Amino acid sequence: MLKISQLAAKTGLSAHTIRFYEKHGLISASERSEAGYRYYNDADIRRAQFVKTARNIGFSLEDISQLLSIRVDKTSHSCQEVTDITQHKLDEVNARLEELQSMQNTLEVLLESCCGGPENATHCSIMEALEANDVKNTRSVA
Amino acid sequence: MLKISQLAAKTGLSAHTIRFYEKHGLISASERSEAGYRYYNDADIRRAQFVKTARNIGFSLEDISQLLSIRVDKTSHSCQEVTDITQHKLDEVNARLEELQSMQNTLEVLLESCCGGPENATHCSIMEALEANDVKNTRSVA
DNA sequence: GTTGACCTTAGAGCTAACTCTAAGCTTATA
DNA sequence: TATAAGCTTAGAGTTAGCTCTAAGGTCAAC
Repeated sequence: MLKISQLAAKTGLSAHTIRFYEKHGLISASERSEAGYRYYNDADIRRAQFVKTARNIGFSLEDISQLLSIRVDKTSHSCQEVTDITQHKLDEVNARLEELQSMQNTLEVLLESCCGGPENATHCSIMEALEANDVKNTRSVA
Repeated sequence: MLKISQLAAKTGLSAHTIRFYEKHGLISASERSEAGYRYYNDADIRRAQFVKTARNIGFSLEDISQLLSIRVDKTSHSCQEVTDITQHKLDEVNARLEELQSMQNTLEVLLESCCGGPENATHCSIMEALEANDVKNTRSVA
């Protein structure tokens, strides 16, 4: 049985974050001491590690919440439910990647166009491009 | 001279956002009517469009604030200052791209490994991968 | 028996960029 | 002149995911 700081050390989460996750229903301590200290057993630890792993991959706490509810009763959930969540996340990632690649491209073009030197910015081609309304790449906030 | 909703229509910003930008020193109305209505002249409009363009590219309001202070007095700023801001933004974008590409890769590998069918999730390979602690891709929050 | 490390809670604060609300004034139109 | 559309402000709310604080209780070691 681990105390919260031991679980923190084991998972790489902070004690604050563990309590935060508890408040949001992601993890919990299956036991408490008389004084109220949290104690985590093996199952608790594996659950916390599951959360950490999913978080590392990029799943939101909301996604993880769904994955956890599948996890506690795998027999009444299908692989499709799991792939749906995963595919949805991948779609989000791909959408954001497109936005960022567009930004990357625009920024690279701007940088190539400008001398970048100690000259004053009166004729700076980056400033000129920003003045013009024709910089392609329209960003939708993710 | 445009009123705020006309500037909004012209730039694609909302009137709320225009006031928000004003509060943060990015744009302003060079005139006010007796009743306090904002009126925007050509220079104001160009400045607002500059902000919108920079925002579309992905610059933060903080970045834009710097770009604007260069813009109002180009002779006392160098091209290098402009490229520094742009390069810094590109570095951020590239860092985030790497994170997202790693997530994308991980998610694709997970999806390939799972049948995605109506079978129950007892042996779901995505769930197994999340249980294991060996999913590569470590994410640092941007 | 006291220091110091660790634990508890509720709740506030942080970031970025909006987004909206309430209450009230102004202006244009019919 | 009445109605509706549009403007004003200060300030609160939203999102996601932490991060920290204050005030206090617990526990192991010296």
